[in-house]
Amino acid sequence: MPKQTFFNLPEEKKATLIRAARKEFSRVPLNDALIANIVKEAGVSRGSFYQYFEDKDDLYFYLLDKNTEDRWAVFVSELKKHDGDLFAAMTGMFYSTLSLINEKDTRDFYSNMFLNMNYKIEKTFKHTVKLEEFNKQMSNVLPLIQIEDLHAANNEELFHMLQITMTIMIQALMLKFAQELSDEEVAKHFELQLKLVKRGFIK
Amino acid sequence: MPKQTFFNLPEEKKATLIRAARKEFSRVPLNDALIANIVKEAGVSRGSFYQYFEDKDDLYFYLLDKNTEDRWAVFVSELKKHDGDLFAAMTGMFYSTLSLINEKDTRDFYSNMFLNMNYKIEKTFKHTVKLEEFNKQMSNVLPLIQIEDLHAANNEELFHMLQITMTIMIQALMLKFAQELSDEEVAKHFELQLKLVKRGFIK
DNA sequence: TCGACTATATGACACGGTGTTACTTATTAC
DNA sequence: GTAATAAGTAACACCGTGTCATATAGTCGA
Repeated sequence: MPKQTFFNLPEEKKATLIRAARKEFSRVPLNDALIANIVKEAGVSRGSFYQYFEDKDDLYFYLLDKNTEDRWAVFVSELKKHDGDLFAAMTGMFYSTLSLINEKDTRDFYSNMFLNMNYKIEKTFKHTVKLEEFNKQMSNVLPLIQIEDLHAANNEELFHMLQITMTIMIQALMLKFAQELSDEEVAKHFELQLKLVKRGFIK
Repeated sequence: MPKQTFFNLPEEKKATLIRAARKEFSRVPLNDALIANIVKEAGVSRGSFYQYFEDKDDLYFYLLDKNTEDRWAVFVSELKKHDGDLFAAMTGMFYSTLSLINEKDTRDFYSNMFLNMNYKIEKTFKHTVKLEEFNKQMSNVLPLIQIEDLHAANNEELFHMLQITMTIMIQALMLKFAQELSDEEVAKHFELQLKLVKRGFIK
């Protein structure tokens, strides 16, 4: 998390910093990003940077979290839209993410993210966690899911189904960037894999 | 790929280099590994390193490839052992990998690998690839799989089933290191997820 | 046995990025 | 208005990278 000093900054300065960081993290993945470029672009001194953030990672994960925290909201809204159909909701989330990715000023950022997605990044992106925390987090979502349609004996199995479908989605998006697939190709890939697991999730 | 110069080296010197590299990549993940440490440990000059390898990544992926190329062989042998049962074979491969991971002198290397697994590493580890290449690579394996048991209409669906089960395995192993799970916990996780997708893969 | 060519080995070096620190400037509070 | 606290800065020490000029060893035809 950024330091308090950062949050105390006037909105405009914060925005400038964030814009500069996004630009750098769009240019290259986290490991290759240079603090030097960010401070230059934002027009602040190097010393200031370290008064706002612990290091590069601190800033990156703050950004990532900001940019993905609404993924969960999308999922919930899709779930409502499709009367609790888990697969329809995940599909909706997939296409929503796909179009987000295609926006000119987000594409490179996501490209670098997906191609260098490790456990920590995946965890942040999934915005989800251990089984113990799952029930708490999901308390307002669980009732939305049409569990009668699912071959899930309990919450634990439901949790794993969510994990698997989420992973299928992420893997598909990774593939898009890795092999520069078209939306159609990656959608076909995603829908097929979803269909395959679905056959088993459905009673 | 390492340069020819490296392959021309006497076996013993190659082994020393590899041992030194493994040590460094066990200490820290790829990004934090220092060439300085490797050359120091191996007792060669910095200049020599660059005559053997393009850079750090070159050496790392060579090592990784060497260490994972027998994963495929394990899979094939498991497939034979279980009369073509895809799930039994994958489970066998899982436990085989698990015990490999638990060996004292491989654990840290794999820990760093799994926790920093990005697309390129995953691809190398999976030792598998695009659909087009799949049929060629699998030509000697496909006949082994009891496809009658599977709910797969064609090779493409079979390919995706393999991808999904492989991913489930990898994710489980990642989780082991990330949350420091016991073998029992991670096995439970893996087996449950496999069970869930299995319900659908089986006619 | 020589010399010439080729392969291998080396450490010094220029370059560039990081994170810190001593110091300056701005803001707040009384 | 001054003291205390917060924010901003540039210079610096440190360290790792990749390269290069040079040295050494090995090979082979004459």
